[in-house]
Amino acid sequence: MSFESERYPSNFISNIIESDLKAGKHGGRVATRFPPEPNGFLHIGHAKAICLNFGLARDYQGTTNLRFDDTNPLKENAEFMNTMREDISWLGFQWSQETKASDYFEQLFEFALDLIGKDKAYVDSLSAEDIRTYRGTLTEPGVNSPYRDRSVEENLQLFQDMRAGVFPDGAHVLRLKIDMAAANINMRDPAIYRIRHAEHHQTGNQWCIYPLYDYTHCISDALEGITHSLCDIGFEDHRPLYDWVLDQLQLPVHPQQIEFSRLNLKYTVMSKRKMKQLVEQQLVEGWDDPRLPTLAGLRRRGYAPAAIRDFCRRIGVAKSENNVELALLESCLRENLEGNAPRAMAVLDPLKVIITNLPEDQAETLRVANHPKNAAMGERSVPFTRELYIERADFRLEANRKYKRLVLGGEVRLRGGYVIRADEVRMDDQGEISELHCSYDAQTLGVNPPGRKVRGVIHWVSSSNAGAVIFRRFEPLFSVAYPDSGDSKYTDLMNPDSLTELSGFLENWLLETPAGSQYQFERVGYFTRDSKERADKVPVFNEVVGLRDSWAKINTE
RNA sequence: UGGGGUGUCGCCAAGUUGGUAAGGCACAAGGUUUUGAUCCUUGCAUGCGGGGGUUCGAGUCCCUCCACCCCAGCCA
Repeated sequence: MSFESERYPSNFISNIIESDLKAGKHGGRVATRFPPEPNGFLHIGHAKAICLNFGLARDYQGTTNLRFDDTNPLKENAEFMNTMREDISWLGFQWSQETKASDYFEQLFEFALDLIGKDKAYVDSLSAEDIRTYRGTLTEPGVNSPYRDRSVEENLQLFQDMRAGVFPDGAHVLRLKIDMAAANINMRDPAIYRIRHAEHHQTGNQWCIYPLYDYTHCISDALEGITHSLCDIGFEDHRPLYDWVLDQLQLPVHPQQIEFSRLNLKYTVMSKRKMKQLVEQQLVEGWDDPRLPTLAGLRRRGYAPAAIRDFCRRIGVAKSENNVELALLESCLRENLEGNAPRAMAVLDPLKVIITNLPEDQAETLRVANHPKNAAMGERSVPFTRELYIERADFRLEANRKYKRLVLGGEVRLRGGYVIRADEVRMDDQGEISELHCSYDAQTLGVNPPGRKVRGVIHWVSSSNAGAVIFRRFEPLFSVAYPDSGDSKYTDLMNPDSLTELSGFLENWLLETPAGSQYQFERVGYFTRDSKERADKVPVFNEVVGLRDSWAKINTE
């Protein structure tokens, strides 16, 4: 994919950037940042933000920092920082600088002192509950804390003592002095520092007071010279606070916060909290379960980074609520895989076939193209032998004209090989078809038989090179489009068929294939070797996405 | 009953100063095809939440309704 083709289509943020550039704002500089809190796994919703921040910066020759927003030591740890770096790199982006909010703790403290000195912040000694009560409600104004008028000197002393560890958790809090009657609740003297005698994964026990998001984020942005600070639409009514803080302080730049709506994907959940529950209640295998929209899960599922980037570009950027269909994601995947994935054959639900007119000791080696349109992908050898496997669904005792596969007495072509005719069916004790006896037409390799039309082509695997594996096919994790809404608990709405395991065969050279490289199993879908090994060592192949299947539509009509 | 947002095709989403509704996905119908895949062609909003108004002309301006989303963490 070329650089230019990944460029973002016109959107309200690129419009802002362009008019800023035109106006010479920030000296024509564009600087963004991606600021995850290291408290969980990144998912495809984050991918939207990552692609936007890095993509827009790239489109305008700007820079993007990776900043860990680590102001809450109780919820965060350094492990998550590692997986986040891996996920972002895997997605295909390189950050200009890696920073942490904790890098700025000392400066943040100094700025707080400055605010106290300007009588713009004060130490409040109300309990958490009282603060909530004093805050008022959505429709009623709040009332001033009795501690709001402490002297600058007293505030300074108290705040220094807070840092010094004189007080227990919750004893005091540093608040901005704005307006308790503000219609915007965020402006009713928000807390900006709390006491937490907790060890921080970066700063150890250096601090026992930690700054809060609203205070930290804007200053961190400004300190880094960020020009456009993109964030979730949920922060829209925090913007006045973002601007207020920066307006009080001497900082090199005043970044513009721009909010865009988060990604919602149908048939799945996008919140870290809910995914965490699925993992903890073992409703999925783990954070990298291929059914989860985490980047780790998508990677294990076999999604290519370029396909995810393409998806993020195609969903666009706006401020309206959105619920993107899975079909769009799948379309991006197929488009990416169609040209890149070498073809192979695999039989997921095998039915044994005996080619009765082929002697047991005869093995012919067929040469089959690895891609129908790209000769550069070469070809491979596929043995054609007396015993082989075809897909159970590719044979019927009888069927109507719409069915283009094998029926008793009918003909079909083996992909890359000969035309065969089904002569006889063997049943087992349960009345299940256990074996098919067929004969092949030796005159049909590479040519159509004279006078007859063979309508169908089916895939197959010779038992002489059949590797036994487990195929995993996936369906959406939830059986309803909006598991988050409605009366039912989302865990009750999980799709019982989200995972199907099948035991079958594939061309055995695929056994040597590494996790993460995708192949198209012809007529079935795209698959990749699973990165996790099973206890019984049986290889597992995950389905990335199925092929479009117009027969399935006809068949269910 | 406060504040902040959003409403353009089934799902996303363009639509710079008003000039006569992009594109993608999905869907439908044909064609090609040793993958019922791919590919190709064609179709798919007299209308932009509703109603008024301004204008020669409005998705774009004004008025007015309506619907939906977010906000009362010492989380981010």
